[in-house]
Amino acid sequence: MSEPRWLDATQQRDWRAYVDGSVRLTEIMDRDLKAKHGLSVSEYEILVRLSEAPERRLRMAELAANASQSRSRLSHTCSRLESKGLVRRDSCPSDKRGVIAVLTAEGFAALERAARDHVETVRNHFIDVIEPDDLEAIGRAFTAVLKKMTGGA
Amino acid sequence: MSEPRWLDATQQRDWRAYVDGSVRLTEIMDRDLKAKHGLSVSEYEILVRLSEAPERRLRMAELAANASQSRSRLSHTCSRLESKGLVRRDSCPSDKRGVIAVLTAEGFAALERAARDHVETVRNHFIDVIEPDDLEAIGRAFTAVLKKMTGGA
DNA sequence: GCAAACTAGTTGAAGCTTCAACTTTTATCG
DNA sequence: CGATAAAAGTTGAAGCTTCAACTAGTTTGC
Repeated sequence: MSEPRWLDATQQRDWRAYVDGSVRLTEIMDRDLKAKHGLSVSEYEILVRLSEAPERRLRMAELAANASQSRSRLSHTCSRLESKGLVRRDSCPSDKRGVIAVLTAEGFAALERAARDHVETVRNHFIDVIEPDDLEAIGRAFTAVLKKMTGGA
Repeated sequence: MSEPRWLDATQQRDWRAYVDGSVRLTEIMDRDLKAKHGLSVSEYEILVRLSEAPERRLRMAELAANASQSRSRLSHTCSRLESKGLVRRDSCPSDKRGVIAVLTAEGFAALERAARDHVETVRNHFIDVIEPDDLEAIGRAFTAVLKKMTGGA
């Protein structure tokens, strides 16, 4: 096997900053949401995606894709949310295999409450700490990353 | 409580791109390292930090801080690495409470092998996908995030 | 119209992380 | 000095994620 194309010093520095920063960032988001609202980040994400869907309902597979979770993980997470009363499962009329996750009124209320605090945390540790130009660069960069992954290319 | 300072459309877009992208990115890194080398990302990180330390040894607390892991998590991870023969635990002469994690020769070899593949994955999905200027912006941004978190301010 | 292949979703076990409790040693300070 | 507090690590249980196996329904192709 040929010699790998190692990162140069600058690339290494930038990559590391990202890795460390993002680990710490998600840790904070998680701790914060859990402490104030008893939700994990992945539960929160599910609620967000559902809240944005038409009629606040989505097929499991689509929800999983939206939230970048595996189907299995979504199943478990959904069960937890269901037992908290934040989500309900309906059966799908057009496909008997299908299951539709529905955000309950209670779930929507919980999300509204959580979002108020969450946005503050996101601002304090991310948005307001970063130069607007750099934030745009981040958006561009990660959009490209996502496109590369999902779009195939 | 006052009305939260919601993100505007652009901020929201950028933040989401980052969240989704980073989730997918770590998932790939993890799957890749695990499949080819039987290492999780957090195990890999431990090996990296140790390999860069003088004499490839570090106090547990320092290692935990370097790798952004909790002490407890490091303890468990270290036990796993130890049972794989990649890390050894020495006692600390100056502080009888202390434990020093040492990278074994085998551990260093495993790291070298893993790093060759890992750098390729990092390039394919991140470095080579992003404009150099945007990469620099990421470095700047996440350095600021880290500074805000650890530096206090 | 039926068998083979595929898709949707769930389940339980195994693995990893988090949390709180605990032991041992060191630092603080009256 | 001696007591109290604080720090270093570990441990086990509980919680979440991953993985592989499974059920059930749908599609394909002959």
